[in-house]
This record gives sequence, C-alpha cells and structure tokens, in this order.
Amino acid sequence: MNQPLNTVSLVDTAYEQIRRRILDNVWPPGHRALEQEVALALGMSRTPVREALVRLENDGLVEVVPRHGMRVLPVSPTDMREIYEILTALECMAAEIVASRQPGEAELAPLTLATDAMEAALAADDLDAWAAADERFHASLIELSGNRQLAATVWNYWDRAHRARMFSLKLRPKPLNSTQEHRELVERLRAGDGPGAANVNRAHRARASRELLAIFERFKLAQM
Amino acid sequence: MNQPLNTVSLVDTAYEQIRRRILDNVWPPGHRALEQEVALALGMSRTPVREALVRLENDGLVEVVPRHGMRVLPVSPTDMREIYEILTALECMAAEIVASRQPGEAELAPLTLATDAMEAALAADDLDAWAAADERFHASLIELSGNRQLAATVWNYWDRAHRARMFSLKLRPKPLNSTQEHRELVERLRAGDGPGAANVNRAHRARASRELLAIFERFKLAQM
DNA sequence: GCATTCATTAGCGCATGCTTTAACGTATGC
DNA sequence: GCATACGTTAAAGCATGCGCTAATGAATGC
Repeated sequence: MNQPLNTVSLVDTAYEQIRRRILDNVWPPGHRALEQEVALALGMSRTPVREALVRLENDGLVEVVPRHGMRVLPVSPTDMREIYEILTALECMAAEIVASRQPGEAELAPLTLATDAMEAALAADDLDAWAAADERFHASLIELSGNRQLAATVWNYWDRAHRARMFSLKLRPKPLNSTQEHRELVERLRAGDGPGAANVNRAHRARASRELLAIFERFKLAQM
Repeated sequence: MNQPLNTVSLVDTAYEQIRRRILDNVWPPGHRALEQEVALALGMSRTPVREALVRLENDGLVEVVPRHGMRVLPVSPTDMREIYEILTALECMAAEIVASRQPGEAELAPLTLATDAMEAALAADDLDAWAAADERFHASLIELSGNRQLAATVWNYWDRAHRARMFSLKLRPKPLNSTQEHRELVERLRAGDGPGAANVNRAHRARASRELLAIFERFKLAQM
C-alpha cells in the first residue's frame, strides 16, 4: 500500500490529524494514547503514526514515553513566558528588517487591512474574528521580513501557544489597545525607523504577554 | 532485538551518528545516500534510520526525497544571513534578560573565563581553541538567560551554521575585535543595562555576520 | 539524432511479526 | 498491612516483507 500519485503520505495525514486534534483541544493537554490506539483511530498501522509522533515531539506538542504512548504536553506559565520572550525577539527583528527596507504602501497594505479588520471585529464584538485578524497582522509582519527560517520558527512557537491564547481570549479584558499599537508600528515601519518599530513592537508584546500571564496565574491554567 | 537496560535506542544512535558525520563534514553538503545504504553503514535496519532522518530533516540538516534517499543540505549565503538574523535576535533577548536580572560575579564568571580563554588562544595562535572558547561564551550567555526553549532553538541554528563557521575560521582575518566586544557586553550585563547589552551584542553579531558573509561571497561557498 | 512508448527494476511506504522488557497484579514473607 | 519476589501481559523497538510506482534504459518511430 503506497500513496497514489497525488495523495499525501499516511505519515503526513497522521501528522496533520494529530496536530489538529491537539490544537483544537480535542485531545487536551495531558491526553494519553498508545501508538496502537492512535493507529486505530486514524485507520493505519503503527509505523506512520510513530513517524508522525517523532515530528510532533520535535515540535514540542507531545511527549512520547516508551510504555505509555504519546502524551499531549501542557504549556506551563513558564513555557508561555519563554515562548513570548522568543516571539518578541523574533518579531522585533522582523520589524527592524521590514523598516530598514523602507516598505511602500503596497507592502504595508496587509498590515493596515488586518488592523482595520481587528477594529471592525471589535466593534461587532466578534472575538474570534478579532483573533484571526490579529494573527493575520503578525503573520504578515513576519512574512514581510522575508526570512523564511524565522517564519518557520515563529509558526512553530505560535502553535505551541495557540491553545492558551484561544482560552484566554474569552477571559481577558477587551483588547482595546492592540489596534492603536498596531497602527503605531505600521507608522514606524513606513518611516523606515527600525529601532522605533522594534521598540513599539516590544512594548506591544510585553503588554500582551503580561496580560496573558496574569490570566494564566489567576485561573491556574498550569495544565494548559 | 531491543535496547537492553541502559543503552540508547538505535534511533538515537542513528541520529547522533548521521548528525556527527554531517557536522564533521564526513558527509559534505550534497552528499546523498539511500536509506538502505545508511542502514548498512550503521549496522541496523531501515526503520530506525528512517525515524532518525525525519528528525534530521526537521532540524534542517538533510532533505529526504522519496526515490533518492537523503541528501545533506547545503547552507546558502541567504540561509546564513537568515540564521544570523535569528541568532542575533535571540542572543540580544538573552542579553537583555540576563542584564535585567542584575547578575552577580559568580554568574558572570563563565563569560569572563571564556573571554580569557579566547585571548589566550589568540596569543597562542590556536584558532580551534579560540572558536571553542567563543562558542563557550555565547553558550554561557544563552544558558544564563534561563530560557530553555530559546536555548534549544539557538543550538539548532548553531548546528546549521557550524560547518560554514568552521570553514571560514581559516579564511578570515584574525578575530581581534571579539574579545574586546565580549568584555564590553559583560560590562553592560554587570551594570544591569539591558538595552545597552542588547546593543553591544547586536553590533558584535552584525560585524561577525558581515565578515562571514563577505568570506562566503568571496569564496563562493554557495554549496557549503 | 531526438522524442515517445514500453518494460524492467529498485527504492521506499507501509504493514506485520518477533522479541524484549517494563509495568502490573499476585503471592509470599515478615 | 507492608514490602519484596515472581509470573504474566502487553507495549513498543526493530527487522522484515510485500507491493506500488517512479526512475531508468531499451526499443521503436520519426
């Protein structure tokens, strides 16, 4: 049994399926499953599942313990702090790179559009749409940097923090400051002010990180 | 055949062995080998080799192409630039974190010792020792940050850049500025000056990166 | 000679099976 | 009752085998 012409390998489907279940909290942090069970659930043999688990372990989403199968890893407050430090550093670097390129309006359009969408979503009280637009903003910034490896690393850490972010979305105060901070960042980018852009973004991330961690502590989401 | 009590798994040994061969340039960039060949070379079956290759591909060291086995990935000048941007961002963040902790002399000792060792190696004209000490300096700084995920990411990118760094070592001018820059960085850390430490480190990295890329271009190490 | 078709082959995706051994329950001793 | 020893079980590490298919080269047509 091999993958026909234009179908993906079982390893890839296993990887995607397991990843989705984890990110969507279908398999919440702490969830355990034996290789055999996963294989059964996905309708394949243990071999491709094992390979997918190797990748997911590498991504920091699961842990594989020899006689106990896989375990979906929780994200502790410490993990979140560490991840946000990394994301802050990388995003500031991205902002500096973009600013030093003196981007034109065409390049900056995705950023302003995403910010507009955030404002609209906030007005419509649609938190999910707000989160999606916010994500688009930051994704666009990263992509504008042109650094593909940086992008790959950022996506990976975003995945790790995804569940916690989604969870906090409903618990935190309305994200009223973000749009203004985004507009300031775009302004710095437009002006070609690298250090300024980095500083605005650092402050933005520091605030968001502080708020998120506060919620974490308050709701004891140590098992998230 | 299974791993007895305190021996590592074949997957782990395969991973380490292949990684070593790549980093030590025994298998240079572009080197290709079929799964079966690798398995034979390491005295095991294809299964553990496949799993090791998945990890190595994730690390960005090799590429696996279905009918052509693994291929050791070259590091292009673009890759190097991207990697150095990432390393700069993460190391500056580490420096800021360390500085903000107001580290005592005991904590800073590994940094000063490594810098001393660099100076001694330079006086003795021992480039390998210099590189090892330089690596120790940067490793200590990262570890002092206490951010384990940041450290893991940095190690990974270091691996990627390792071969190019080793190669350039013999081609570049004597690294005379580094020790002084390191001492300035330690001074900023000691003073608890986070932004200052980050700036010093940024300049340090920017210079090193510039020099390395210049060598790259000059010697057309596109296949490194 | 160059393109196209076809036959051959071998590389690998995946399933399966074997073996080891850690985990757990049970029994025994104190 | 608690600890220790022992037998049982099943999870997973790894080897192997099967079948598919892409790659290669030969054969044919132009």
